[in-house]
Amino acid sequence: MSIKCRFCPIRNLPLFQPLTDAELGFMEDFKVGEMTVQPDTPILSSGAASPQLFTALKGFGLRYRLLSDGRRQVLSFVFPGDLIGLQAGVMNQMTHNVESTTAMTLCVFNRNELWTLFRNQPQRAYDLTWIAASEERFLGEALTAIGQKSALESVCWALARIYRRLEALHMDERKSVPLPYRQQDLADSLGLSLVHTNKTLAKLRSRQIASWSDGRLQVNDIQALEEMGLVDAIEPHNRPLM
Amino acid sequence: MSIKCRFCPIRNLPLFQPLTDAELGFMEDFKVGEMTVQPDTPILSSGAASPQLFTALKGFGLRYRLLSDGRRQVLSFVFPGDLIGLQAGVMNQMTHNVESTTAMTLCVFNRNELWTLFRNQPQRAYDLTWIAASEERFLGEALTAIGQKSALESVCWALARIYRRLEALHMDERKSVPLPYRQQDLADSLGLSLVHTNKTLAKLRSRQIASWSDGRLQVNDIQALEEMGLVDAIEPHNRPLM
DNA sequence: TTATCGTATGTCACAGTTTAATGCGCCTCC
DNA sequence: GGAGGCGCATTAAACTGTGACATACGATAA
Repeated sequence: MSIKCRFCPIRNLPLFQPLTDAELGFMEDFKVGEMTVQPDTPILSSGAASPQLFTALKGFGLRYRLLSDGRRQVLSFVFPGDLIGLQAGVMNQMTHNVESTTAMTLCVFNRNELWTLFRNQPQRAYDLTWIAASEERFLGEALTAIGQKSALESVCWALARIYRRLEALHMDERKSVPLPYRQQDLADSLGLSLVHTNKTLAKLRSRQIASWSDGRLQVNDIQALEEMGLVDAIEPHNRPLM
Repeated sequence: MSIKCRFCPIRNLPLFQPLTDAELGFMEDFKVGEMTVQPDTPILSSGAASPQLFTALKGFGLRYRLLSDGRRQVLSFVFPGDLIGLQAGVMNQMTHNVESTTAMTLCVFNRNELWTLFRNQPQRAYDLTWIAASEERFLGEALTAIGQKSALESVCWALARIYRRLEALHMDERKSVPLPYRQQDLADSLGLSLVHTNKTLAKLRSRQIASWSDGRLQVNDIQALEEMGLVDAIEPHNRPLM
């Protein structure tokens, strides 16, 4: 049984912009259901024109592209509140894949209603464009990390960004956040080998800056981590939730 | 004196979707002017909240991010028809820079009218979201190239994509297209050193697949280039023009 | 109990970087 | 008109950050 949007468990976090009653009403019509998936479930596949978009309510996933020989580039990690499938929704063609890493709960929206949303809810349409621009900005940051930063700088950048995102979701607890991914996933997001990623994480652990084990990331000094990762100061900013 | 949108020199290319009379009328109101810039002129700067968005009508530029120590990541190359500044327009904050490489002519749009566009022109709002999703998709491709491909594969990918984009703009002539950038620009877009980029281009020249000199790129065998660059087959698809 | 998966570590190889030098074309100044 | 400087492309040699390979260990599932 679907949760009504007004009872959404995450929408009242300060991270997310509030919605008007009219917007809430529209979203409740736009939402066609809820879906729970097990770990390692494909959610969207490259080449497929999916009829649905999703918002992640609970759980973790990732977006990735594959080369013909099996090499995998992880584009980003999916956390609660993230919209999934906008590219397919708007362009009618996916070029990347999305899959769950843990069990996930997803709100399901019907792509056929997207045009209705653009016609009747300009603020929500603006929010969708904002989300697309935000994802573009993140990919620009990732491109800069992979293209210009050393392995240590890149790993620090990635862990700092992950920590801050989960902190904004109030998932932090005593300077640690859940991080249920494998080291290969982080390696594939930064264009590094698994072995080198492991060694770089060991270096951070030995310097007591950050340690990742048993599905949790402990960050002792987020400022140091951000400085080592050359993370740009980003103004705190709330974001739309679909 | 500004060109009226209905007399836009590039809008009738098959690459671009046609506009209705109402949309044309709206765009002519949305457009506040035209701007010509000299080579090496900053158009948008990181951190600045620009009051304007632009469409490139003529000329070439690039988008890039800088690290604090001066390292530069070129995010993408700007060609005619490209929208500039959507991120700033929607998110009210740029995190990258845009600058001209050659003299450019730009259509200028007023950011204050963006909300009017969303309220009154849902099809144009949809087009903006499409453009944002398209740029996100391109950055995903670039991330995959830099993160997973060898230097030779990356250079082939980049040159093949550049050739196809300019071909779609009907700027090709006897298997060559204009490419008025420096080798350092290509190197900074692929996260490679200048020397290694030069050697890789020499390898392509010696194999008679592609050669880049005197501001032009000659591609003798685009299929071979695409294959070496592991370029995904992309369905021909026209795109909106702002 | 055995097999599999993920993490950890040591060693060696190499793709790409860094440094330095050269050549060419263009532009400015005398 | 010629000299000098600058920017860009090219190349060689030395260097290194990262990849490849191999092995071991602990946890978990069959």
